[in-house]
Amino acid sequence: MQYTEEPTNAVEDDRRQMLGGFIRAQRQIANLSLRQLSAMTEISNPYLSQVERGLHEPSIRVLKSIADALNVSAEILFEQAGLISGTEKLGDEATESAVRADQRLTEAQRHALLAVYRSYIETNRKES
Amino acid sequence: MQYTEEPTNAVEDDRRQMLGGFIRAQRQIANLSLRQLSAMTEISNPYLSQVERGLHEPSIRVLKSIADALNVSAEILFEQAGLISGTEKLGDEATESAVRADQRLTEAQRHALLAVYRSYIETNRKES
DNA sequence: GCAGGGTGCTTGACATGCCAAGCAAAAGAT
DNA sequence: ATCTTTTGCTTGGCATGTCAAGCACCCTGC
Repeated sequence: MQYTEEPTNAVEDDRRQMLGGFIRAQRQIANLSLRQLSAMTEISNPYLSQVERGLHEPSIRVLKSIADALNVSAEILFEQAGLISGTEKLGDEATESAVRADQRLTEAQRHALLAVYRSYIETNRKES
Repeated sequence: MQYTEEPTNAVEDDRRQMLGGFIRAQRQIANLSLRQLSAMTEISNPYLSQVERGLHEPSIRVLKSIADALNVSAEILFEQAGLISGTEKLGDEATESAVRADQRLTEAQRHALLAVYRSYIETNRKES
C-alpha cells in the first residue's frame, strides 16, 4: 500500500504563509498590536506571531477567534487557509447551504424544504 | 482581569460531539466504513473514529479532507463545528436571499418555496 | 544619561492532534 | 465449526499546537 509520497508539504507551507500573511495584514489594517489582538482572542501573543509568520497551522478554535476579533468573516479566512477551495461550487449550493444552516427551521422542515427544492431543480433540468 | 473560569469547556465538548455525530451520520449515509473513509482522506481510521465520537478536535486539514471525501460543502461542516458562528450576520435573511438569487429556479418556484418557508417560520413562531 | 512602556520575537515545557500496531466481535464463506 | 474478512475501537508514542516567561529593540519623557 504505497504511501503517496507527500505533495502536500510544499503546498501546505505556502498556505500557512499566505494565511499568516493575510492575518497579519488584517491585523495591521485594524491597527492592532499582537498583544491587543492577543487580549481580544485569548490567544497568546507569541503564538499569534508564529501563526502570522506561517510557523504553525492554527487550530479551528484559534482561527475562529482571530476571524471574530478582526471582523473578518470566517469564510474568507478559511478561503485564505485553502479550506473552501474554490467558491466554484458555492454558487449552486448557496440555497442548500442556507437552508441547512437556517436556525429557525426544525430538522424535519429542513428536509422537507430541501426535498421540494431538489425536485424543482430536477424538474428544470429535465425540461431544459 | 479575572480570567473567566472556563465556560468554553462544556460548550466545546458539545460542539465536538455534534460535529462528530454529524460526520458519522454523513459517512453512514454515504455507506462508507471507517477504513474506506480513511483511505479517501488519508487520515487514520482510529483517529476518524475518535473524531466522530467527539474525543478530539480535528485540525483544519483533517476537517477539509473529510468534507471533500463526504461531498459535504466545507461550510456546512464548519457550521456544525461552530465555526461559522452562525450565519447570524447574514442571518435570518440568508435563506430568503439565497432562494431569491437562485438562478436555477423559475419565478413561480421561487414564490412557492418562499411561501412554504415563510409558513414554517410563522408556525414555529406561534409554537414557541 | 536611564526609566518605563510599547513593539515583535525566542525558547523551553505542557497539552493535544494524529498514527501504527494490535484487539474483540460480527458477518459470511468454506 | 473454523477460517477469513470487515467492522469499530484501544493504546502507546511521536509530532505539533499552544502558552508562560523572558529577551532585544524602539520610543517618549524625565
